[in-house]
Amino acid sequence: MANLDRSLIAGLFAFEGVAVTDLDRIVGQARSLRIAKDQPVFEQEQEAHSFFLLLDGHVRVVRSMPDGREVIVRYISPGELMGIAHALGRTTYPANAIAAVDCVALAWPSQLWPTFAMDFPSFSANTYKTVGSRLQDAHTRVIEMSTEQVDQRVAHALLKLVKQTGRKTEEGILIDFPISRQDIAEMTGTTLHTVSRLLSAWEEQGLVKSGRQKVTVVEPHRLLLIAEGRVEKS
Amino acid sequence: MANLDRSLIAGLFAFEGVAVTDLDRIVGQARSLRIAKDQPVFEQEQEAHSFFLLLDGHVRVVRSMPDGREVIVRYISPGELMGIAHALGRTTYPANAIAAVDCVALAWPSQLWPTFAMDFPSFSANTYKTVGSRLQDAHTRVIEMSTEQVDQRVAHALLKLVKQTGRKTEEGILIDFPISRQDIAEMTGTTLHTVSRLLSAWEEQGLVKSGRQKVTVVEPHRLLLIAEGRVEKS
DNA sequence: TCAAGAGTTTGCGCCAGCGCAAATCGCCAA
DNA sequence: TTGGCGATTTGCGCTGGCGCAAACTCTTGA
Repeated sequence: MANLDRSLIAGLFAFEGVAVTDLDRIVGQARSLRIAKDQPVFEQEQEAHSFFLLLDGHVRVVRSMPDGREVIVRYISPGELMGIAHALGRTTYPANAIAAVDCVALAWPSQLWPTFAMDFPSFSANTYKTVGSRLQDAHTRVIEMSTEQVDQRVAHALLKLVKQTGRKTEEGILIDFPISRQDIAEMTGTTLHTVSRLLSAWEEQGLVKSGRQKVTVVEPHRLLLIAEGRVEKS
Repeated sequence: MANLDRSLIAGLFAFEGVAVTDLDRIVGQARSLRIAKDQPVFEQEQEAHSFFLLLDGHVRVVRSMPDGREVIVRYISPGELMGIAHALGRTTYPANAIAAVDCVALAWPSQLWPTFAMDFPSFSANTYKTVGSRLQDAHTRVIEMSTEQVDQRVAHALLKLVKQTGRKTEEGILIDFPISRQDIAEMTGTTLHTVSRLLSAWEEQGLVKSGRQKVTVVEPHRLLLIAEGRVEKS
């Protein structure tokens, strides 16, 4: 195992308030791994042997239904924990996690979780804070699905991605990993056809620029108006 | 304060694995309260001063949007915790909780949470298990909203309620608290009109019997077929 | 007993968005 | 450079379910 260093994780939200010597102890028990694009980090129903911290890249968390339909639960960005099934009393992963691009992550055996929780209370508190905000997000999504039109949901999804992973370019803010119309459809409960139509219309109005697996938001503010339903469709 | 006794909470999932003497200590710090039908237990955005355990009755957890739309997040049954914002690092409640019928609950000041978590690790582990399964539920709901037709969603919602709170009667399984068409609509992201039409149709086919704020499921099995989309609509 | 209000049912018209299908485009490998 | 595959675009027709409106029916309180 190459030399893992506390500087990898110092400053991340999950480790806020953890003593420096403890960071060393934590990193010392991790192994690092690379995941190639489109390869799974972990799989739904699989025994939850490890939990992970994403260091670099982006991971798509997908829940699949018995009948084959798939829904994207969320995207994980660098610095976030994933696969923390054990912290929630589960022994299997609840979803598939697929690398959206080549990724680097740290992994710890799940059986370390109870020890970590005991020895590093800040770490465990931060983790539960994360879980709490994911629960919020999930509820927010239920509400969006319940009450909003497709164009609002797609606009919200793009804005969320921009906020989470946007990279400034001279054309606007680029979503920093390959994302297809199909992916956006699976995030918003619609079809790739409808997403394509919406993006085309928005491109015509200068709100976004998009290409193959690529979306750039040019005018976030006007997109927000659509997301909030304060715009009459033309 | 009337004599609170450990027998109130012994045997509940949240307190599994907690020593009997600890149960006494826990109950000793609780106050009990009654909430009249349609009165709030706690309110969205309000300072989260307490967390609660429902002893009797049913509580509706509702998230409201700035624009006035409302979505029912879940129903709480006797024995369940609610308002555990602090365990998730929040200082305010994320939703409104309204008594669906006259209720009895125990309440603890939120500042006890860290102590409880420290002193009664089984209790805290059970709580996080609950949070974990609520997160699962929320994701399941997102998926249902994304991929299912209205009739499937309503059928699923009824089956969930039946499983959670069903009481056997000679006509079938009764959902054991007053629930309106509007409530079901807010659980499934549709309108009371559509719910009414569906229930009427199902009543005609003998699947359910329903009246004012009352639903009895007569044939759960056939309802499940609808929920799973294995039935052609007539 | 009666009136008022809350909850429910039902008819009707409409349209957002899906399903299907076909064409086109862009990228990569050979 | 070319072929092939995956991603995207776009047209067209259809329909599930919503919005609106009106009538009806319990339940409750005076």
